[in-house]
Amino acid sequence: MALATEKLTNNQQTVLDLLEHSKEPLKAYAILFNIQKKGIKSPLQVYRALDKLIEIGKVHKIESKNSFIACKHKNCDSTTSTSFLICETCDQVTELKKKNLSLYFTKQSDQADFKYTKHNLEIYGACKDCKIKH
Amino acid sequence: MALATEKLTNNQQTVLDLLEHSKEPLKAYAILFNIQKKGIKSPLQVYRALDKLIEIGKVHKIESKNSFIACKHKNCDSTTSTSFLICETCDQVTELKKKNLSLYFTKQSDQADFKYTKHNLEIYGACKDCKIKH
DNA sequence: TATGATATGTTATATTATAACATGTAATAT
DNA sequence: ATATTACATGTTATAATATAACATATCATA
Repeated sequence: MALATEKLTNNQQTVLDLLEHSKEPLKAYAILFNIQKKGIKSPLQVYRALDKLIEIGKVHKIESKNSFIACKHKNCDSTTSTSFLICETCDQVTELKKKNLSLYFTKQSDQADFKYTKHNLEIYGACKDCKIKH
Repeated sequence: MALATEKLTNNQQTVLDLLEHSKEPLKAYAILFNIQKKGIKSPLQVYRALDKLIEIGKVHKIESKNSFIACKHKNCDSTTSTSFLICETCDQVTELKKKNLSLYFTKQSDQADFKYTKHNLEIYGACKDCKIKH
């Protein structure tokens, strides 16, 4: 089983480095464009690296934006469930990392006779900085 | 401003009819394939109808599946925020329609100094029928 | 050092979505 | 009733996102 501590390959590390230094989530082809100088030539190389990074919880996908973001949490176990605050003004994304969200969704699911496994939450609005400037 | 009560055009009605009779969410090209016999020939015709139907709250998009689903609620006001229970076994989708979700997300956002505007929630798991069969 | 599992490189292609522009239709203001 | 306006349509082309298939390479470990 893949662990967050396992050693990354060159391609994986290159993609992760880029994402970790990005202020906003990046799209796959934006990633490709940015790391072509490092020898990565095809979309598939990017997608494969992303797949692995997502699998081990180092990267998450923001579905509604087809974009990818590095996880800021150490030893992230969110290989499946994710919760984001997405600023509609500046595109910055914060990941919510709270057990109570999963608990809440489990309860909500129960009420609908549905067995919760995982979730994807994308909250849109205005971040701390942007809401001040209206 | 577009209201849920306004009259639909032929293309819009055709797409909506199909979605309303579908048990699972449908992808845009699946919609196209299904209604080609009704004179709709190009993807753009489908996407345009979907755009409008989404705008007036008759249809919602499930971002993580690139799929579309008819809203079962009368006079749906969810032109923006949506919450789904998605069965991983049978692909059936139920829409949660609860004020308390928005309230809860507003509170969670506040705690992160973020001004909530809208959300997209996709809960994966097992529906009533499928969880019985394991 | 053979083995098995995983990653890579590469080409091609599938899938999802939009641009651009000419034409058509339908409500309503004159 | 007709000019005007706004919106919807039809059509072709293309952009953006993502995967298939297959040959080769790398690396841990039996």
